[in-house]
Amino acid sequence: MNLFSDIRSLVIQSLDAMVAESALPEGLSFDNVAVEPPRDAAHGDMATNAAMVLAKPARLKPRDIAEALAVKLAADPRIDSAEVAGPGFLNLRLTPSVWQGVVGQVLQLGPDFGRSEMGQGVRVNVEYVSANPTGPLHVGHTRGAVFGDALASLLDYSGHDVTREYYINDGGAQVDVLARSVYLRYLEALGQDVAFEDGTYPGDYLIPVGQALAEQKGDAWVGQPESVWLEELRDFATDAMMDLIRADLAALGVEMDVFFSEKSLYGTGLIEKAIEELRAKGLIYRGVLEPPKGKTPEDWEPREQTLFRSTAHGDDVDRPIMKSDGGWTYFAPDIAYHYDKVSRGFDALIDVFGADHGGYVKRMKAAVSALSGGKVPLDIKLTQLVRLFKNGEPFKMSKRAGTFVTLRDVVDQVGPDVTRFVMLTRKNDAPLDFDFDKVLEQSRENPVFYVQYAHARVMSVLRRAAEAGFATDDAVLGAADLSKLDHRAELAVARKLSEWPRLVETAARANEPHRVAFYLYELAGDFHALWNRGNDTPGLRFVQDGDEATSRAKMALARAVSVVISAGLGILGVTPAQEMR
RNA sequence: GCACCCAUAGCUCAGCUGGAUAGAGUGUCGCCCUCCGAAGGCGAAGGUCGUAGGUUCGAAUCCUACUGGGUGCGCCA
Repeated sequence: MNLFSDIRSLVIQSLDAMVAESALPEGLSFDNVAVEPPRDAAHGDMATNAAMVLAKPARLKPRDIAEALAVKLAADPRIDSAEVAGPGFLNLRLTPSVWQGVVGQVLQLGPDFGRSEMGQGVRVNVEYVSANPTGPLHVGHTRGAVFGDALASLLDYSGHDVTREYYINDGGAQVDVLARSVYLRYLEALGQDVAFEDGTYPGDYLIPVGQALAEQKGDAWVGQPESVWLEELRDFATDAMMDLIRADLAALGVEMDVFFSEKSLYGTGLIEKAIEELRAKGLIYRGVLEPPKGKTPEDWEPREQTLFRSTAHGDDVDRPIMKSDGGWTYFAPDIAYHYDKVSRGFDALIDVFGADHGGYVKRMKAAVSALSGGKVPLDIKLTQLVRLFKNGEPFKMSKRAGTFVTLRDVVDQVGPDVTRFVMLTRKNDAPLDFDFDKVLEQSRENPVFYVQYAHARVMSVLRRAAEAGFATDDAVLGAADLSKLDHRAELAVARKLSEWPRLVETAARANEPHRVAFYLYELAGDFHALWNRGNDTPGLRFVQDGDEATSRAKMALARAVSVVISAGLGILGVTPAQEMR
């Protein structure tokens, strides 16, 4: 299924044979032996570093090992040639039938070509978005949502058992602020003049919430103190906000498996239990923290607090878990939440945060490390800022309080597919420029268009071939005589297709879905290049009039490209285009 | 002050968990676009991979120290 691991197995087999023949000493580790595509295609199809990795432990010259290995490898029918190059690289050329076989495999396996068992069913929890339930999602959340969702899909595709989860911060003081803001909108809905002071959310999105409340309650809460309405209104408001957020996510095509409420942790003893767990390990104590150097707050005074000894697990300073009034800090329920995730049996945790939460990474890792006894790894991916542009100019919404660029603003303008793809054209830890005009441009500069165009071109070829009376279904194309794909340009595309399964695995290992987007751009580039050559060389066109056998083989290649593009876009959550307009 | 992230072609960025002469788009320059599947195509120039050390067969990649930019830093989540 993965050509590179197949060839690597062949290399290992040959090395084993060399050991058996005493050409290599026994007891060598082959773990570092790699088979990779060479940077420069002129070097061949694949290269292995086996000789260089083994030279030192085997106490042999790399070139001697390489030459002996080359002889063994060349005996395999898949290997066209094996040449020693440079300090001891072994460059392999595969026979055309290998590349032709890749095309057949893609058609046979369809979207599952590239699917991997690498994850071995490991249970991974991916937590992302987790925006406070106090308003609609904005652009920053959008990037986190797209990244987290694509990462989850990528992990699923590479054999992990993935749970997509959203943590609702509905326990803190910001929910009081929300409730009071809704109360003002409630009064407003009943005809009162209200003023939004500092410390309330003035956004328009609360108007309908206030109206709904007015319809439900009538004037029962007018003039009443907070003690009457605050508790109930907290629930009412967060429910309304979560409905809003769910709808935002749906507009982007994001679907969560679990929404986990912070509030649900309170009163259940879960927080206490998690803290006790840490206390039992001697990680909870009363103490006084040093003031931060350089930027000491004006009102700094030493205070004794209940602290978590996060420094025992790699943090820089210990962190407070309890406020002086005896309430928990925000960190305590977060510890309990991650404790809950560990208790639910996940083998690995991933949190996707905005870059402004960077300072939170070490303490969270420390907590999970302590609570799981170091058994459950927590990877925290930070998504950097999104800078918005329109026509090359920085784009800003009006400064009026309460307005910001929302997920809806973006999705309504460019659509979910473009939004998602563009958000993944940069690695997560690099800032991203998003230009409302450029992302819709139809040019090679725009990767979204370029990839979609490649897919649409394939669809268009198949449509026209069908109109001309050719059979174009996958079963027929899959049975094509692929030995007719003998041109270098065609084999180059097949070679690119063969990299897909390997790319999935490396991207998944690094938790970096952007690599999928870049691969698709390259694959589309190779496909467009082949298409363009058809302009000068009619023999390279996909449909050859009057020669159905050759046409089938060429259409099989095109179809294979579309299958892989479609699978890749599927991971990114983007719908492949059937035609361009 | 400390921590984390970043620094690669004029510009925007890749670089596959250490591999060969560091890649792409864009921009610049040259050629092609009467017929053909040109929302273009072919080619060229363009780099001390922030600086200085170190690790080793081998470093853009790992380590250390600097320089420059971003983010964060005790009862806000």
